[in-house]
Amino acid sequence: MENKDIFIKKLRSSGLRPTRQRIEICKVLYDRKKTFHFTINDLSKILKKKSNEKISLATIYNTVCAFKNRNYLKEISINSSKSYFDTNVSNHHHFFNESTDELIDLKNEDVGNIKLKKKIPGKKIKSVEVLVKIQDNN
Amino acid sequence: MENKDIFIKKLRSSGLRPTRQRIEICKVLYDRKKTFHFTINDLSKILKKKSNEKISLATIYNTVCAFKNRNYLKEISINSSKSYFDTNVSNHHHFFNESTDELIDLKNEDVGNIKLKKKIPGKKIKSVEVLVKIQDNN
DNA sequence: ACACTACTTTAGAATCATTATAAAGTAGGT
DNA sequence: ACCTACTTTATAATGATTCTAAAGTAGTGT
Repeated sequence: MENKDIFIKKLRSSGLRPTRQRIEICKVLYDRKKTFHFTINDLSKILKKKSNEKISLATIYNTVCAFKNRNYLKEISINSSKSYFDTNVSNHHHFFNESTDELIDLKNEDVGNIKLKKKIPGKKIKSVEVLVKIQDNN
Repeated sequence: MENKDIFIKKLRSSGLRPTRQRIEICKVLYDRKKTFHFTINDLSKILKKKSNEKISLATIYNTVCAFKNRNYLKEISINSSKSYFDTNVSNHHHFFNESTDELIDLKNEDVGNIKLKKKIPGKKIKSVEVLVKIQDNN
């Protein structure tokens, strides 16, 4: 597991102690080729299956929140019932498939440049996000 | 109250019986010049103050949900903790002020046209929404 | 290796928004 | 006035998330 060392560095570099649990979570999140979109519930289920460690829900919440704060994860709010997270923290947009509750990345180029013509004095822009909701043609 | 008749028509035309409670809610939502952004909690507080009727939370949820389904209200999800609603149901976008948890309308012209270059076969687009998060310059 | 301290994990309780339930009330047609 | 279907309501239930306080662990200094 050479990735493990990468995870340890990643954690350490941002002031998080590399604990067993955090490394297990890193493996699930970052030991993959493609972007991963998930809810806390998804992540919890995967950890139960793939990891020998029992990791409590509280730890999963704490860690995901820490990762979000360190910009290792991007949070996306689609509806009020739950939050989605994205391992792709680059600037990008999303499709949300309402038929399957699935999130799909949209590259920045896919959306084109967004030129905001309105500014609000005394405020700075933190993010500009486009969410395209789609449904099955039935 | 001539507006009351308008509310009654509005309700009736969409299959909702004009009850005392729904009319009180209509008054708060639509008896105003400007667009109104609110959470269920906001609405509940205003109703407690402005209306003589006691309206239960359940009714507020039911009615707001009915209005949303009839396209009398637009729902906006900013974060997982609660839903925002907008009496402006036209196609438009939003600023969300993270310093004050306040929602501000962005006209379509303010954002410019969004040209989606990616399509997903077999899916139809339900909505395209831009959310611009802002914060106070501190 | 040992001890110390601050950071972590954990189970479980607490909280908050939202939804469901089932009984009592009401609108609109007859 | 009467009926029936739709509404409201208080309350309980649910589900996501956060809090708590005790037990465990990492990293530092010895």
